[in-house]
Amino acid sequence: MRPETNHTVGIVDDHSLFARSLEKLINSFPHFQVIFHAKNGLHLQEKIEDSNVLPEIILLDINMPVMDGFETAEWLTRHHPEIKVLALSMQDDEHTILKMLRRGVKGYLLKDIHPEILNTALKELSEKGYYHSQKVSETLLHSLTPDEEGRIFDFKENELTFIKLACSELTYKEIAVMMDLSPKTIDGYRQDLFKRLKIKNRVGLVIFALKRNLIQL
Amino acid sequence: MRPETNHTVGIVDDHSLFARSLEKLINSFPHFQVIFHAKNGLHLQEKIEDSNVLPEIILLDINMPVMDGFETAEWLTRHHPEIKVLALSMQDDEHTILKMLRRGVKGYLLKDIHPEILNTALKELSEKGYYHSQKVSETLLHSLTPDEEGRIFDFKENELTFIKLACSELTYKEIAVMMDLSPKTIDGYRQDLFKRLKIKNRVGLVIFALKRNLIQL
DNA sequence: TACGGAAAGGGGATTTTCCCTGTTTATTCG
DNA sequence: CGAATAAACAGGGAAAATCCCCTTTCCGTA
Repeated sequence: MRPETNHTVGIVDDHSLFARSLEKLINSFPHFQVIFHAKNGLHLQEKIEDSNVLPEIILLDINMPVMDGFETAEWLTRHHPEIKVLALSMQDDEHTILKMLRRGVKGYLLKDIHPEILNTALKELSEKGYYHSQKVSETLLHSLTPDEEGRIFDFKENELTFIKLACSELTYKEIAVMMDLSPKTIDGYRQDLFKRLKIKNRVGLVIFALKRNLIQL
Repeated sequence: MRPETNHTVGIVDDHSLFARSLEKLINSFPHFQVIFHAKNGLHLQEKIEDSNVLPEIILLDINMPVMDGFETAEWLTRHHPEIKVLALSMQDDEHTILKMLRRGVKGYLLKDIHPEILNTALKELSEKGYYHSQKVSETLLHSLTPDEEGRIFDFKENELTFIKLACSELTYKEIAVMMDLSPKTIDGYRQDLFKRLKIKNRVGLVIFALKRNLIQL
């Protein structure tokens, strides 16, 4: 990172007062410079599509009218994946964080953090490509090991095997052959599981297995 | 964290020379003390099940005969989820890391790291509950936003809606009603998608959608 | 011996899957 | 402009798979 080079930053936030002060703050950091604002996702698209300048980093508010942070993040990673997006939000619930991370966001900050943290985040973002606050790290970890609220169900070996095989394009008949059992026995497993798990069909079983981490893609 | 309290550590590694030196190293850190070794997962189970002492932290090697790190991690999170497991390994490929993290491991270190990093990791582990090296953070982030190698497929609005609805327990007839289309049209979508995506049945479609992040659970 | 479970079968309704045809609506091109 | 072409939408018909309920057999064990 050459010290004389400034990293360019774009801000997307409908709250112009906040955006202005954010710009001042960022310009006061060494090596970072705000090059534009946008009021929302649509506005951002226009800005990007006629002026050909792309910022390296975009600070993206989530709550916006017209085209919110989720849609905007999706569009950005689809059309300009090289831009590092840092989400800014008031909410810090895991679900929102994950939703943004899944859309390719490289970091997630609460709006009321200390300026110094924003500086750190920007620096890490341009050096390492991402910034993970403690909350984000925990959320990420958590997303892999869901709470398994219902460890109520414990499956027997055969049931587990069946479930795993059912989460594929195999036919029940084929599964029966693989498990060396009669198709009727397999049908028995199926029926029993459907009842216990209160599901209606095989797709329901797949969804269940995925939610409980019984299988992984 | 009371300074007079030592954090207890267990080591699971079949390589006794390495385990010994690791123990010495850890005992030299302030506030950490190794209370036992195990040669592999089975050995660990025995140790835990008759002696009633549980360590706060377990350093777990992955490559072991008899019962390897994966199985052991699975067993530990299932039976003693309060123990913080730190995986130790020679490999640093994303797949292995994810496999361990999915099994509830709280950190992942390469065996050839600097002792000071191990100290940091242990401290973070007992304070925050996890330790994420840069590699682990990147892997976690990566796991949410897969490469989408096949952005080849671009789906029309209706197809996408159909896919999403097909990843549920709805029947095609019900989906038709919801999309305000004839069941036959829905069947057309289905058939077309099966051909394009080279899948055999609805489960295949669900798997596809999940792999490409078209839906989220 | 009685009981409970796991495995297996019979039979039938529903859904899924597949192939072909036709109709309407845009879109492109001569 | 008008004809050709592509596409989205819709239907018929049939085989295969899924889903559901009920019964039987076998085996281990309380």
